[in-house]
Amino acid sequence: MASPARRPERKRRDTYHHGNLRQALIDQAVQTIRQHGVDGLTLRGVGADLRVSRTALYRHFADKGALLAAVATDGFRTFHAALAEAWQAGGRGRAGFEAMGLAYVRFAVANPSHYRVMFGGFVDHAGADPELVTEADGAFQVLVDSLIEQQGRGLIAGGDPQQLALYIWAIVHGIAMLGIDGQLPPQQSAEDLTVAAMHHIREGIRGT
Amino acid sequence: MASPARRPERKRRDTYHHGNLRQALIDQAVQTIRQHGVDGLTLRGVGADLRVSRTALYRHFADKGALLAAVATDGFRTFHAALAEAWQAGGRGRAGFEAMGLAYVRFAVANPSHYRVMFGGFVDHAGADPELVTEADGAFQVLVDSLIEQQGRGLIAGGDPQQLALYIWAIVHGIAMLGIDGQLPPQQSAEDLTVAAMHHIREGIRGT
DNA sequence: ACCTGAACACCGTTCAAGT
DNA sequence: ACCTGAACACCGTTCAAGT
Repeated sequence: MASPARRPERKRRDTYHHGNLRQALIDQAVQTIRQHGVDGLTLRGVGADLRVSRTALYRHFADKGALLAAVATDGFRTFHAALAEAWQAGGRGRAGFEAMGLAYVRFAVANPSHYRVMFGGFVDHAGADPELVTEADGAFQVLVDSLIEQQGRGLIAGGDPQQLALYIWAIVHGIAMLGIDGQLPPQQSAEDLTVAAMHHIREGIRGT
Repeated sequence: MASPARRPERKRRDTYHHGNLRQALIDQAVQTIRQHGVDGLTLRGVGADLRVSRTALYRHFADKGALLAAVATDGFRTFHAALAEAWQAGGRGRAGFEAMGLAYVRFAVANPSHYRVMFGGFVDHAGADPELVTEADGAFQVLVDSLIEQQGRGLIAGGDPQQLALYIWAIVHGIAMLGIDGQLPPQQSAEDLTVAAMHHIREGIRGT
């Protein structure tokens, strides 16, 4: 009966009813997995945290997998930015390349559950959400572009940059997963291993 | 009332009641995750498949996590054997080393769900089951030993073999995970990428 | 010892009903 | 349009009871 409120402070309170419940659900899911792991994420719990019905979520996501896909997509955006920033700030050369590798592993170690949702097979990368694929490809492309640029300057050898990128992606991904799973010995942090790896990647390990 | 049966054929039928239900549960769990993925594994389903009560399992495993840990342990045994066999059959040199890398990735691609249970964070490697740790360490040690042997023959450069092993483990682990998750482009199989990787590992990727 | 059925406290998801 | 409560079909796990 009252005329529509114009003051944003007032609208902010029940803003979930006006279109941003979707983002609120994603944010809450991210916070929940950060604190309680992926197993600790329940749709009912997220709803309760946001003081919303258990089923309100289904207005914005088809199912739990769709929410996880959105969480992964959100993660890839941050990830993409972190990699690009490291490469750029490091001077787009050898140092930038090493900084990018470190940034990769640091993101994973700092956000283990989020990283796991992005890469742990909770969402099938092969199909489904086109936005997820776009964001994941975007992050990967930072690496590919950096390789092409380095090849152009003779910093690294020629060869298919896509394949080279997959090789390097696999290395940092592997280090990240081993670190997250606690499979690295105590005296060997994921970051230390990454620094050593960036050297090995460049120089190889062959004998004299 | 009948005298105890001596013929093994007769006893084999209800042998679950005599001590090997534990192994039967593991085998059934392995088969279930192979066919329906880790998400498809339910304790109730495994019980039903073995025509046993839903709760019979708790006589042999503390909970679902303990069953998964046993599945992982079982996997590490097979894995260990496959790596050792490849290294040995390949002549314990460069060819054997490459064969071992291929064997690693092939195991993962051929047994994606089993591999995921071993490495995907379903069981926390850091603690808990000592048998799991033993088997996992055993598989890893095959790689460490191969590096030490190659260093001794000047095939690869010196340096801490443990760290070198972690570096290489991360690479094949990363390739395996990317392959399992369907994150490799169609024209780039996990095995092809592994062959290329084994070359890059040795020679590096630096420019001229 | 080993196994069982009933029961408990959870889930994700559906659906008719409200505003 | 968006949200809700009740209901359904599942889970893992516990427990008193059987043999």
